[in-house]
Amino acid sequence: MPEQKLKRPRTGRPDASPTLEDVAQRAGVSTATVSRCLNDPARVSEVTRTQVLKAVDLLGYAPNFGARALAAKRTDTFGAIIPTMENAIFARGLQAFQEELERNGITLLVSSSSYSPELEEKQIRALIARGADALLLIGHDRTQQSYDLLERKRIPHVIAWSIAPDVPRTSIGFDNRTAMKTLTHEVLALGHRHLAVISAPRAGNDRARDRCRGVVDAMVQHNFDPDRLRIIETPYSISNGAEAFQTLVTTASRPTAVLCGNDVLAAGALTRARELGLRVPEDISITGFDDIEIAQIVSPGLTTVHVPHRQMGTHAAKLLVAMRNNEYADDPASSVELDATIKWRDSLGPVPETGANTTD
Amino acid sequence: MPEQKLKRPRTGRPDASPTLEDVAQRAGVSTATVSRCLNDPARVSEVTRTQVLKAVDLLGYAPNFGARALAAKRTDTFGAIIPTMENAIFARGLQAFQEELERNGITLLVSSSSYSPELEEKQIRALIARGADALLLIGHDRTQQSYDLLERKRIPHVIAWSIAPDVPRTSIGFDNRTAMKTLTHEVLALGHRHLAVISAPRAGNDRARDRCRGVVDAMVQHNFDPDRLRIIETPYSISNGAEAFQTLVTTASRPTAVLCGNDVLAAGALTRARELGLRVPEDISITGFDDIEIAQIVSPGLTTVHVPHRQMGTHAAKLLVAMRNNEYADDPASSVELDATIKWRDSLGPVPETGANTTD
DNA sequence: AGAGAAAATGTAAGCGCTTACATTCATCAC
DNA sequence: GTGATGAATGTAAGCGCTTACATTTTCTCT
Repeated sequence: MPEQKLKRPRTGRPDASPTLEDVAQRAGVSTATVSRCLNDPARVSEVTRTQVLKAVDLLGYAPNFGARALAAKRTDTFGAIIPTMENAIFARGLQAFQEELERNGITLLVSSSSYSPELEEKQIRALIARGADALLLIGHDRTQQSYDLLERKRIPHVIAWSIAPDVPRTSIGFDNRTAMKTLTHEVLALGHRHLAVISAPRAGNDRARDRCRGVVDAMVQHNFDPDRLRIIETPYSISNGAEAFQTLVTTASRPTAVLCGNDVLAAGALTRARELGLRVPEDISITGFDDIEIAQIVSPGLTTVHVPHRQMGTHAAKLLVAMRNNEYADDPASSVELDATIKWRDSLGPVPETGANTTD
Repeated sequence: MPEQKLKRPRTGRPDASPTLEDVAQRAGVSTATVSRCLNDPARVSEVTRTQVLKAVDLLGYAPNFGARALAAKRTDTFGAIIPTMENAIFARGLQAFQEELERNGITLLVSSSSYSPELEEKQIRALIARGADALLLIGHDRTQQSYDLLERKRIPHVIAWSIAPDVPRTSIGFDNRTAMKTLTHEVLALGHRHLAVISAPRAGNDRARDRCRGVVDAMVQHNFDPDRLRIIETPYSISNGAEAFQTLVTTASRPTAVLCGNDVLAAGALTRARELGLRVPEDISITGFDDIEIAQIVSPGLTTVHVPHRQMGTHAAKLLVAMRNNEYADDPASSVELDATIKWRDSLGPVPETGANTTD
């Protein structure tokens, strides 16, 4: 009986996964050869390769990820932290992001922060511990510690869904502020003087903040007093949008146009308008932001800002891959600004001639 | 100078992450103590603990996940593979799933299979290699190899969004077939005789298949010839729903009720109906399935089947945690069936008295 | 005070993989 | 034939952590 050279005689457990060593033994080669066979097939001769591959197949071998990461110091894993998966815009962008990564042999780890910077910091830590080679983050609002961490560990990362012209960070997105300003200009041009906005909570959410600022920008530019702008903040949901809308229109000085921070809120507003017997846009105008599917199926169709979600995801992935490969390391100059354009549909119209809008 | 006992003198690289050993040294204890301090604080004395924690903080130490998994043979990571993140129903369930896992200190890894069993098999492999302790899967349709793999590696897993009474697998969900059958009964009870369905592609998707079967079941039960049922398959999207609807109503024998396999398809149908000048439900009835937000904001409101998405996610997480902890290992008996109920809104009405529906 | 138990800590052996370096062996120019 | 060359493979040292086991310290009780 030939001397067995088993360091670790396999236990009887049938569920134990086969290891590199098992494969090596089976194929009659060293573990190094098996490893090479799997990671760099060209360096192994034709015959051994088939031998090894056969053994792999037979044993149903799959490399242990942790061990590989430990030894190779590289995981081929990227992470993404989004505020919530329930928001279609992130879901869509993320899907595109993932598809692009897939093409590069990279696995994606996702977690959601529920719009909390503290939670996000925790998630960043977790993702780094898991060996994420690079990270996709949403927006610029986060704790300083988060940034420090990223810096210290030299984790390539890009910030999506928002660009901040003055911040030296690689980001990919569009200018929420300018987009909203442009929309507001249109609203103003249609004669509306009494505006209101329904926004997502602005704390910890620079996109929401920028959008509100955009409205103010436009008003100021037209010499209107921005202090008269009523802003209601409420979390992302149809019913919240509906509630906010109702609050807005049942006050003494009802606005003639309601600008919503996103389509979901706008959809809620639209629904409630109908329930209240208000015609859109004859009696009141409503606008959205994002241009998700919902915007085209509500009636009237929602005039909104179209955001290239999928494009952002794909682009972010490419950028991140390049950064990891050090092709152009962390250069903020590689940031890209995409266009967000107004998508005209029917929910925005001229200000009503007469009606409830008082000009006290 | 006291003898340094540094196995691996730290290189000058400032970006290298501190290791357990660094912390141990700093705190003047052994690595074992640090490890215990982090994983089982009770086993360490108060004073050492604070010392260690201080060192951890100072160094910004975060454990290396791969190494930990390798040594502990446990990752505290669960995986989930969903068909696509773009479908709101999965996104929502997944969010709930994740929240529940979070409460148990478990991290979630997500990937999407694009409705392809082959791709899903690949993802399962990847997730297992990454050390997922347990898996959440959608539906029962997958390759035999996938099941074998799960079996062989003894990976606890639950199947969600679908229950198959006759299959011995732990699953959590509702009975798609019966739910659709119930809905169809209602449609039939309203006098409709000429039905059609717009379904998601049935290959590799047991939910879609079951829903179609449910329609047939009801028809058979009423002694109607199911061969006359027109079924159009088309991928999940609003515009596809619209197209399918148009095809359906422009044929010679137009149906009086169109049952859609999901709300998104139904929303498309509804939109197109409006564009075509067809009144819903006066001229034609349309139903959906899932009861996502979209169903309540379209007009008329969509009569659909309400599915408890979040509940499913939460429950699945609890089940999986229990399974991993061996509380009741893999017992199919622990499957749970949730209720899916009809959500009445306005898109389903009585069959029109007169009209285009021929009874050739 | 001293034995024995319990608590706290240290020692060191892996976990499954990659990879630098060493070894073997066939090939080839001269 | 010989040494140089390079391709193919093997050897073994870790990667950063957990944990069984050994050792030391502290406490408890008579």
